Amino acid sequence: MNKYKIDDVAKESGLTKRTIRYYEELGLLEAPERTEGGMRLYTREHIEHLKQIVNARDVLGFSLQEIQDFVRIREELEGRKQVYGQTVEDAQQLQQLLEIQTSLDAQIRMIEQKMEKMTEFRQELDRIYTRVTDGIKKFTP
Amino acid sequence: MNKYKIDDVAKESGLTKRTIRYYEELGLLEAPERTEGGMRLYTREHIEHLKQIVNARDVLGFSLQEIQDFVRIREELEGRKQVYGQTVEDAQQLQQLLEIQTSLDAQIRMIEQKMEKMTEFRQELDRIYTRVTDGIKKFTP
DNA sequence: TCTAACATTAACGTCAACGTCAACCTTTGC
DNA sequence: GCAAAGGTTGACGTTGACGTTAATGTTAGA
Repeated sequence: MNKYKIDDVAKESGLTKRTIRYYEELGLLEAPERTEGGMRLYTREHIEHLKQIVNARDVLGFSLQEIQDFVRIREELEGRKQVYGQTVEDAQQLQQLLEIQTSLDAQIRMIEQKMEKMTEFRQELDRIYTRVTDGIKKFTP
Repeated sequence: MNKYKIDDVAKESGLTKRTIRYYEELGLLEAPERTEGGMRLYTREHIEHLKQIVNARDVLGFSLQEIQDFVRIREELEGRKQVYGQTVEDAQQLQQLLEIQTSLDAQIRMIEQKMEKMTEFRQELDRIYTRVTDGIKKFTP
C-alpha cells in the first residue's frame, strides 16, 4: 500500500504525531487526503517533505517561520504548473518567476554564509583537538 | 580603557543587556569582574566569546544547552592550565584529556554531518534555481 | 555635590514549539 | 459484531529564550 497513517509517518520521520499535525496546522505540511471517517492518509511525498523540514530545522537551525518561507517558494512553483493550461498573462507569470528568483537568491546567499561560518567553527574545533592530542602525547611517550 | 560596561558590550555584540546577563546566569559567559558598587566590567575576551556564542546560536542553530557543552570543553582546557603549578596526578590529567578528546570527537562528527546536510540543501536550492531561470528564459528570448 | 543616565536584582510576561490530557469517533482483528 | 487499538479535535500545560517593568542603587559630568 502507498498510503500511510499518521503513526507510520511518525515512526519514519522521527516526529511525534502531535508535531506532524502541528506542522499541517501551520501550513508547513500539505494537508493529506482523509478517509470517510476523517483519518489522515499520507503519501510518500509527505514523508519526504517532512524529512526535509526536519533537516532544515535541526541542521540549519531554521525556525518554522523560515521554513515556511522556503515551502512557499516550492508551492508557488507547483502552483504555476497547475495554472499552465489557463491563459495566465505572460507578464504576470514572468513577474512571479522573477520574485521567486530574488527569494532564492537570498536563501542561497544565506546558506553560503552559514557554510562559511561553519567551516570557521570546524577549524576552531580542529585547533583545539590538536592541542588536546598534543597534551595527551606528553603523558604517553 | 580596556574595560567595557554592559551597554558597550550590548552594542558591539548585537545582544540586549538582558540576554548578556542571562547568558552569564546560564554559565555560558564567564562572570566578569565587578566594580565596588557591583557594576559588571567586561574585557575584550568576553566580547569575543559572546560573538562566538551568537555565531553558534544563529549560524549553527545550536541551542544554548549545546553551546554550553562546547563552552565546558573550553573551560576544562583553561582549568587544566591553572592547576599546572600544583601537582595534579598525571593519571588524572590524562584521564581528563581523554574525556575532552572524546567530547571533541563527537562535536566534530556532528559538525561534519551538519555540513553534509547543508550541502544537500544547497544542491536542492540550486536545482530549483535552475528551473526558475529556465522558466524565465522562455519569457525573455 | 547633585542629578540625569545607566546598572542591578527580582519577578512576572511572552512567544514559539510542541507535550499532554480529555472526550469522542474509526478501524481492525478475532 | 465487538472490544482494543489507534485516530480526531480542542484546550490547557510546559520549556527555552528572552522582554519588560519595578524598585533601588551607582556613576559620571556640569
